Amino acid sequence: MDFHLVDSLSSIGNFVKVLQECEVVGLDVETDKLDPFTHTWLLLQLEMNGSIYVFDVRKIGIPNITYIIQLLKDTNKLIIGHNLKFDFKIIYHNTKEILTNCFDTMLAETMIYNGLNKNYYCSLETLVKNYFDVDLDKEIRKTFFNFTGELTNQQLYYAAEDVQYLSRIKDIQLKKLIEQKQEKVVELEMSLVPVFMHIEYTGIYLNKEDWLKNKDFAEKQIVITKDKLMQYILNNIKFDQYENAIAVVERFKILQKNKLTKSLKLILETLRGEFIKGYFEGQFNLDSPIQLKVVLNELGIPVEDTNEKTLLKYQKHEIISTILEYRGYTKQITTYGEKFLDHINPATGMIHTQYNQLGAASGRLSSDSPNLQNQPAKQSFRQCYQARPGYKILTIDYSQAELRLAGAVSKEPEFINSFLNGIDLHTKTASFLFDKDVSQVSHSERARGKSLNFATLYGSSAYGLTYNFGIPTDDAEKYLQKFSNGYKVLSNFKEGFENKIWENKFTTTVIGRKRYFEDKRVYKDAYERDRYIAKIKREGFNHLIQGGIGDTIKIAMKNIFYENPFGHDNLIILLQTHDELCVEIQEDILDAGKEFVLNKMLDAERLFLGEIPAKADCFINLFWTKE
DNA sequence: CATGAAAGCGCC
DNA sequence: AAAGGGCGCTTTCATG
Repeated sequence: MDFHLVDSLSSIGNFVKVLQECEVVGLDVETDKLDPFTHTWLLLQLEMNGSIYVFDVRKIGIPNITYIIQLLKDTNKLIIGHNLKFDFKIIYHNTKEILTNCFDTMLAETMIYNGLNKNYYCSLETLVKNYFDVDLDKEIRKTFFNFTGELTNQQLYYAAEDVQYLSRIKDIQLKKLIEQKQEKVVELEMSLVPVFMHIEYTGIYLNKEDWLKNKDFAEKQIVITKDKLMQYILNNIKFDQYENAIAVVERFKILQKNKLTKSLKLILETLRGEFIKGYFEGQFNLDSPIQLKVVLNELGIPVEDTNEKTLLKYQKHEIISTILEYRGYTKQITTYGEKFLDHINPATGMIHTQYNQLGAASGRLSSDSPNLQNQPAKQSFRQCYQARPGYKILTIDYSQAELRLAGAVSKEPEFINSFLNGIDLHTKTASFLFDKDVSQVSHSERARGKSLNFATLYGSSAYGLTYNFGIPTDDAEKYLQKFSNGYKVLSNFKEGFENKIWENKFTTTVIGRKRYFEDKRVYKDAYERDRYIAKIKREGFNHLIQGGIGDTIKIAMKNIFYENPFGHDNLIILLQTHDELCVEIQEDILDAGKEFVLNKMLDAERLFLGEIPAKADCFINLFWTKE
């Protein structure tokens, strides 16, 4: 290994010459913490044509490191790294420079095996092992955590090793990706690394006081609903039919198996009458689906499980709505309560989510720590996400994006004409289901139409319609038939597409994003095989549509970021929620900023819609809103 | 006590 | 016997 330690300006040697002569640069950083706001930057490692330069950041100092980063930027070398979003964040925090021309080996690996690599660990160690049969020492990397003092030669050596294989991994991966015809996807995803870096680093402000008001209200409601439920249960279950408390424990499963000790058993055997009731009251856990199911059964409600859809079938029992009410408020406390505020970073006062740009096999993002893509849609929660003083928040979402794309890829004339003429597609579908003119469709009929439209996108069967939408079994089959009669072109397209999925074992979105499916080859019986084929047909068609929208909004985000004429200080993406962007805009450029974002979103959508018009709805307020 | 699966539910 | 796609988080419960 051609190793150079740079711990003083005089030890920089031929670095500049080596940099200028190279094509690509492998890059990695070592820090003492993962938090970009409170870490100490220890090392910057660069690999160029086999030469590895390890910069001791603490000794060289940030100003000189900034110069090195600017050199990388100005020479516009392709930067190769593993999970570069992290490295770029450290670099941005310390130098305020944003590197853009990059190739991320972690993202590349995920793309190559998309759909197959659910449980495949895409660590650098795994890649180096798989591609070169070399073992990297994982343990030594942990020694940087909370590190202070003088770095050992061993640490410097292993830091260097982390950049040693990057460009060779990239060559192998790029070859595969080109064979897979995923060039466009590579270009898009790599260009997004700095975009998500910047969004995560910026964060979003959450008003604590407003947030906690929801919690306070929910807590009160929980007390009320819980009390109501307990009273109902105690009054309507005949506890005196049980011989003793043991019988109640066994029937209602109100004790974990290992909790029922011999001594406790002795006591419980002696409990009778009202004492049994009292014991049950103290022990019953409303949050336990297992216990709740038995209770409901005892109350004469024959539920097979206790999820919301099942419970809704038994709505006529007064207790059901109270249970659902209780559940809703519980969620507001557990997931969206006080603990959620721990996600506010103390150093910045902001929430910095993590976006996983290939988090979903469909090509959608996912978000975690916290997940900001499943925040309650209720205004009382959303309005807590607020703009900084002097700014406003533009919330902008695509209108019926998936149906538009389905119409475009299938070239279904009924879809195309409806969108061209401003006819609501849910109403249009209802007009087919109920054999009437769109002008005669009622509110509830439109709701059925909407169900059918979604059922088609998600590949629902007649039974699924019954189960999930409460549509009568007799009607479900009929509706599906009327749907395919009404939209013949779409139905034929879908069938042809789905047959190809099984043939090819992969699907491709509008920009060439691949999702692969495995052929399990061994099936218990023909029935299991058919079910598996049906499953990947659903997933594959969904990949085409959902993934296509994922591609669309990613393209929009890329262009908003790179073509932003106002500067990142004045117009900044805060959130993405699959078909929606939340953008903070400085008040003085509000109108121009809104037009810019809207046009970028529409331009991206137009790439794939053919003659169907692109559409997005804008909302401007002091906070995140869709009203 | 730690870990992982399953159930349930928040969002698009 | 199963039964619409894509996620992440919290709780319960079993297991080691």
